[in-house]
Amino acid sequence: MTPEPAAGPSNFIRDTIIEDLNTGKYQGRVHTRFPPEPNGYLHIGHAKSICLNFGLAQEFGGKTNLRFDDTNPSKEEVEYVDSIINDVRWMGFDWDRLCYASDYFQQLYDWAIELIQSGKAFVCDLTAEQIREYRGTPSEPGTESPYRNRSVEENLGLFARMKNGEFADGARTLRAKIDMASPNFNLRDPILYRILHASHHRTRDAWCIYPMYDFAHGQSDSIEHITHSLCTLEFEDHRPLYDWYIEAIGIYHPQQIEFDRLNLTYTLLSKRKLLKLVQDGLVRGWDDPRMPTLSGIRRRGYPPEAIRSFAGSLGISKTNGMIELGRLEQCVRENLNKSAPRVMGVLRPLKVVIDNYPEDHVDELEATNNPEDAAAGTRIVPFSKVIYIEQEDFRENPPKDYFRLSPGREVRLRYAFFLKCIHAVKDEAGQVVEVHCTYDPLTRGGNAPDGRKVKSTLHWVSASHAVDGEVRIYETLFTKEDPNQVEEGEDFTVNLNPKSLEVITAAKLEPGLANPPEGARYQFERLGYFAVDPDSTPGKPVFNRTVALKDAWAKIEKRGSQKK
RNA sequence: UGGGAGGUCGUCUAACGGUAAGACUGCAGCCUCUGGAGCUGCGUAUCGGGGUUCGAAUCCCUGCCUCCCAGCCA
Repeated sequence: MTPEPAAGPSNFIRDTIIEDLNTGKYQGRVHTRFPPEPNGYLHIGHAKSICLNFGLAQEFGGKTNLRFDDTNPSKEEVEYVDSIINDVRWMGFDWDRLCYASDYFQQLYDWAIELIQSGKAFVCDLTAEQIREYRGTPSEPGTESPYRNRSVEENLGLFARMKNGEFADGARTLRAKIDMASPNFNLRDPILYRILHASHHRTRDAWCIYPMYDFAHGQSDSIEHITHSLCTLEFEDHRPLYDWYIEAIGIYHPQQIEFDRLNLTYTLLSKRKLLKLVQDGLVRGWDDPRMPTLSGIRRRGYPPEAIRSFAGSLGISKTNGMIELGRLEQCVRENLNKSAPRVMGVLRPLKVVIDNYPEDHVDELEATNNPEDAAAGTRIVPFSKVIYIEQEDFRENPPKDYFRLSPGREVRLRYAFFLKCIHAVKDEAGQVVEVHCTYDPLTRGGNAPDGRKVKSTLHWVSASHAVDGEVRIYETLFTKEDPNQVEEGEDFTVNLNPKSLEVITAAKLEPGLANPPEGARYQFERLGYFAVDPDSTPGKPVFNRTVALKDAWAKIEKRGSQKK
């Protein structure tokens, strides 16, 4: 029912599951979960985790829960919950159960009381600052809280009063009694509960104390009988704490396995920083097509299949690597090459007058919709005396290896005729504003009966039939491979790419593109893949360039200019 | 300076004591009604130093480097 993620190479997590299946460690069960905090939108890094968790369960006939780790009401909102649900579905996955850590608040509270009763937790009156001081440093052990040895009764009473709202935010905490001298900070009497008089998006005002993530996460996995709790590397240090809680409470023990988080060049994958971009208006919103969010790349036109294939091609390891953005883009091209219908659109129009073409005549030419997919069929595109071609497809003085149109040279117009340039018309500033050509009627359809060849084929649009459209061209949001690389005192916003968005308001598109369905993806021949933006209005489509086609000429030209 | 986790082509991943392999990128070429797609070929790597072994990316010792941890965030 849910699609198969692209099969990638095996990895140590998959190997572990196979091993556990062979030894019967979980009676043949595989149950994973994807546990986001609803404090922001999902991004491409989450897609890796989604594909891993859902993909592994699918492969071994297991289940996956979608669970919201919503233990901090001050940062979480239903808007985020809704977007995450939508994004996971869009990725093509369905969950066994939709869960919330907040569903377990009562259970967690009861367990906290058990820990107090067994002398393993205490109410601490230290302020946040004092707790930090008492915690010690990497080289020095911490100091035990003076409140550490309160009686069980006193702790029980105080904790009940915390729950009843008798104290202000931050006045007291419930802490585990572990080891202030542990080299692992997570075990230096960590906080279980803090007082937060905040309304929760699901439990409303039922609680004014909330469990810390660390006190909720492992037990949530336990409650859901998760077998393999996959998480990223930074939680490796927390595993001993989760184990301590689960052992102290005496409940089912899932196995946590940590893997490397996705890092992409020219991309920021930090919810905090993405939130800043949105809040400071540096992008249009969470779904700005330059954002690495799933909603952003969806709007940009990335198909979920391409993201799945990208995720599947990624290795799962424990090394902190940096994946080249080009790999993601290549997955998008591969997918769209097979699926996207071809159309013609001219981004920067140059008027071409065909001197020997009859004044009011129109040729209806047949064009292939997708050379990679015969079933996509053909369509008719109109041709007339005045057409537009791309400005960059004409050079009055062509450089070496430039095959396109120039005075005296003949090229082919895609699916139409051979076209020969006679002369260019310039304005006062010396800019070419119009090109006069002749065409060869015998080459209708694109081939010459006499067998002569041309070195180049150009896309074009008939001027009188053209639809005006807006096209948004995107470059990377940041100029540096690592956007976090900044000088002292600067932040990542200095690396924002001023050219990340270029809006072309008067592109000329073939007539079939007047009212395309929102989200539809096309290949504009020779240019790239483009997706219909929701900003489109009837008769005035707006396209986002999803990704450009590989451009061999751009590469040659760039190399040439570098030599100089 | 404490703890945890890592270090294999430019990038990512494999090789689990027995010929260092694949993908992406790059380069060269073929093909082409998209300078797209496709096809062919080429190139570059085991962090350093010691050991064990017939044989080490793999095991041992040692040094170096990178990432994470001192939120009442997750």
